[in-house]
Amino acid sequence: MAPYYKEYDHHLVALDCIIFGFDEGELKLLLLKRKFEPAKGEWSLMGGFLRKSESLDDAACRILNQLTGLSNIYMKQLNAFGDVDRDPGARTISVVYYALIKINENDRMLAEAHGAEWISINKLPALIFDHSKMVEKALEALRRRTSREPIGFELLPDKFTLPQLQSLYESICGEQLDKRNFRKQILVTGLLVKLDEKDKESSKKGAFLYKFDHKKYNSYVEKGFLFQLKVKSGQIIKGNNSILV
Amino acid sequence: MAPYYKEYDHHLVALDCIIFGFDEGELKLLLLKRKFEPAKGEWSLMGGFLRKSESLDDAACRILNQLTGLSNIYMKQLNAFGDVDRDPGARTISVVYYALIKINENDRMLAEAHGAEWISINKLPALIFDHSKMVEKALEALRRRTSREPIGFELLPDKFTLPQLQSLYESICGEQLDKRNFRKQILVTGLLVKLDEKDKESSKKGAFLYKFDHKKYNSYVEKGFLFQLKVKSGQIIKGNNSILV
DNA sequence: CTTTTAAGTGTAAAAACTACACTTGTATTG
DNA sequence: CAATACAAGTGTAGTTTTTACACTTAAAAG
Repeated sequence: MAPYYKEYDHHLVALDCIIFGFDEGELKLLLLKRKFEPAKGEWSLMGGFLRKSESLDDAACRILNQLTGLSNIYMKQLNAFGDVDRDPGARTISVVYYALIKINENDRMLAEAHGAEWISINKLPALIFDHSKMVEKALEALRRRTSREPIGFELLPDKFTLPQLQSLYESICGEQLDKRNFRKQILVTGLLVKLDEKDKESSKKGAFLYKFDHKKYNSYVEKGFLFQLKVKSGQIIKGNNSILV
Repeated sequence: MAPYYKEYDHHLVALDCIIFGFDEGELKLLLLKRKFEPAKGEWSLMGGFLRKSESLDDAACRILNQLTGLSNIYMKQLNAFGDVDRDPGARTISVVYYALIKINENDRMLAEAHGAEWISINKLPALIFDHSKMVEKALEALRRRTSREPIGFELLPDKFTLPQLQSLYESICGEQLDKRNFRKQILVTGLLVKLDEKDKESSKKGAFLYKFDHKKYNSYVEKGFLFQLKVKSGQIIKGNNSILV
């Protein structure tokens, strides 16, 4: 079949998916108890092996779909992990993707049916192999990406309230934000459309629902404009920072 | 040998290195005319195949070392590329790394000896396979990373002048910067040490040499402080941007 | 000694960011 | 039906950061 490169080693290539969701005011991961050896029964990311006939992206989508039934999901490649002994089952290169999904009842049931569970990132159990390292890197990537791409909206339902959105951003960056400053900052982009409906789940008064204006955002992006949300991520180095030196 | 996962497909895994250098006021890539089929003689990144016994990181270093003689280089994994037909020679997954090196005479000779050439990113030839896409992604990653990590210094000699540094940043972000504002911004970090020497290569007056204070930087990082350099990267979305709507 | 060249330097105006406290609407309760 | 409880919603003044901008200096070359 393949005429070249015959003399080189071949490897197993796995895909692992880190699936982020937001629910009950918390950022969560969809985790699974592994169904096969080695490490059967331990907590694990969703994974599978690459086939000859599919691209990495396709494989990641297939695996996500097989294990959750979901498709058309925001998904990005994180990195490849390739330490020699990372998987005791066999030498395996793992290419890791992370996905952002809008959790709803349907998904919750589907996940349960597959033996998967949504677990808060603040209460993660030990994971097999190097999966914890993968999650850590994915969280960093998510935080960085959040500040320059409006990806928060991939984690919320199509209609959401500003308090919900703020709570999501707080979960992602792990810090409290000022309500008024947050609103100002996000509304000034002009990318949120205020609806004539209120959500009354979380307060008597009710909070107005908003939609994200994807069309407008795309037209801005085409014109070369950038989304940017300052998520406080630590103190910047300045020579006269009093704590320093 | 490996007791598990026997039934799954195995794949060739390649590593490709994107090697950035800075010379004559231009950001450059070290490229190679490919020495084997398919696509022999065409411009290509430096690449090689992963061996059973080495990690991805180790393999990337080995390949960089084989082709340039260099070691101890700033190197980061970019991404894995895995389209089915990306390499006509055989189905190959390529894990791409980018490296930043300080070009000096020695390297220039070494590179030539291996048939490699430093080519300005503004004058890149067509590259084989999906290598151009890789370069594009690496450039984006470099730009992003530049704004939150002091990586510019990996591309300059240990002693450098502020005009050199500015020119480097301008090459990376593809935009002119204001001399006074740039100096202010970079000096306020307190991470540059002014030396008692001048470099007279590029002007009669001569420009003072500086060193980057790695030790100080590391101690800042440990304390959780962040480096940040605002490299102008485009206009931010604001609802009242006059050009918009 | 004059010219040329790039290095080096400060400030004022505009924009962005921060901190902060009271009012509103509505469901619930007594 | 009046009182209460609860989260949503709203504006501003002080501070910091960013931006735009032009002349002086040092030294080599002629």
